[in-house]
Amino acid sequence: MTLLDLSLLGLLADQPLHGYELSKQLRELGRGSVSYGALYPALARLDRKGFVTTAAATTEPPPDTAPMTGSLGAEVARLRRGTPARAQRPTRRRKVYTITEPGRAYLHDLLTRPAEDDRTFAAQFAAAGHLTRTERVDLLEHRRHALRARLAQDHPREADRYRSALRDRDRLSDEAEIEWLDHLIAAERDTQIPHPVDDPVERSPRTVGGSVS
Amino acid sequence: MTLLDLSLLGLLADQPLHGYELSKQLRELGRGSVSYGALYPALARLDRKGFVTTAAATTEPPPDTAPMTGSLGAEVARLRRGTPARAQRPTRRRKVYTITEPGRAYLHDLLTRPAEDDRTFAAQFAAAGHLTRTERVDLLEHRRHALRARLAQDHPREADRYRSALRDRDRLSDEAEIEWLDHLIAAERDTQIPHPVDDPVERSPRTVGGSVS
DNA sequence: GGTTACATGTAACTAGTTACATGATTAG
DNA sequence: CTAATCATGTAACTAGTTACATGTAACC
Repeated sequence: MTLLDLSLLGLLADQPLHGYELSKQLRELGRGSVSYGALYPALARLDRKGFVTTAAATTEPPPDTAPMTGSLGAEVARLRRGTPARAQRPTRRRKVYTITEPGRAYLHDLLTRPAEDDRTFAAQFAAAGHLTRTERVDLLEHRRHALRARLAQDHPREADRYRSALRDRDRLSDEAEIEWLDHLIAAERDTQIPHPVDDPVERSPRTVGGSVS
Repeated sequence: MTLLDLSLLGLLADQPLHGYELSKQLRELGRGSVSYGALYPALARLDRKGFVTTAAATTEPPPDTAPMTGSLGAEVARLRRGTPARAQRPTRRRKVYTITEPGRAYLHDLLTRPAEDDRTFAAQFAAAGHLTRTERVDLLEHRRHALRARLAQDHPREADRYRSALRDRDRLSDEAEIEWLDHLIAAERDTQIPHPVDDPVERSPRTVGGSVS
């Protein structure tokens, strides 16, 4: 569940979103999709714990980045046609979730917690924009270390053709990812050569004086 | 659970094994390990359903292939030292599981069932030695098709640096696997050029006159 | 007027983890 | 004799799926 929490908070740290939209973004981000039977209970849990706040979005769509972000174009079109949207139709539609300060703190904790699992790393890296550069380098180096360790363990050589081929694939895949990591780590070190001064957060997360629940 | 069933039966189709040994082989085969809290209940279930039979291995170790296969060397050493092993010590130790004919039929079903999931493919391919060459080629081609489909879907280009890098990694990984599949498929076609006569099973799975469910 | 996509949720079930409990055998 | 590893299992809990239930809005 920490994995779902992580993915959800990672997306909400960028901008407020509603459940259905979160589901879509998770689907295209990672492999496979979250079932609604997992998603909505998870969001309710995050709400209860105070990591997010909810608001019904009958009229105001969440402040969008681009005018055609997913399903959010609908309201725009309706407004253009002059159809009354905020009118006396209560239509309890979308519920928009906004991350809170405790939520950001929890996210930070989940992002800096070392993980051996492949999927957890992917989820962490997807939200790496919410880490400082040094934290991000730590994340990448920890991953590289984990992959090296996985490659290092000597398996008794496989008698079966297919099992041995499968191991080849896994080894190749891990080696390729280490190379990918090396490039990323190098890129992190290159951007803004750190004078003794370290880490001026390069992606400010939207709010300045955020209110806490 | 079908995944565990598949992995377990795949190993047992090679030779009878006990739970602990199965656990070890699974650990070195795929990534990560099965917990005993999942393993033993699964074996009990397979037993109840008649897919495996059990026998207490107080004296006779399962007919081994090599004299030093894993923990099985222990009995050999003891026999050499003349220590009485089968003696009046009931020592309810290892429980050896042997696959049955219904079990093989079930395994065959699990192996030929098309799967989109990455881990299911890995488990299927690990037991590919128990398929005919044509079935195996089907398995590989289905996987290739699934990967191509995954690559084909156009994602709206990612604004975030890290998410976009993550997608690169996934794409590279899928492309590398397709190449790997191509080699394997070519190799399958090369071995024993099929005259009009197709599929003389090159790895007979222990029995000759197998019954079909 | 029907199909598709949007949107949120619940209930029953399935699968798996962690922690516990127990004990045998082997190597130093 | 003691630690590590072998070996099997159970109970409580956690996480997730599938199927159901309901309704709106957009497109053709």
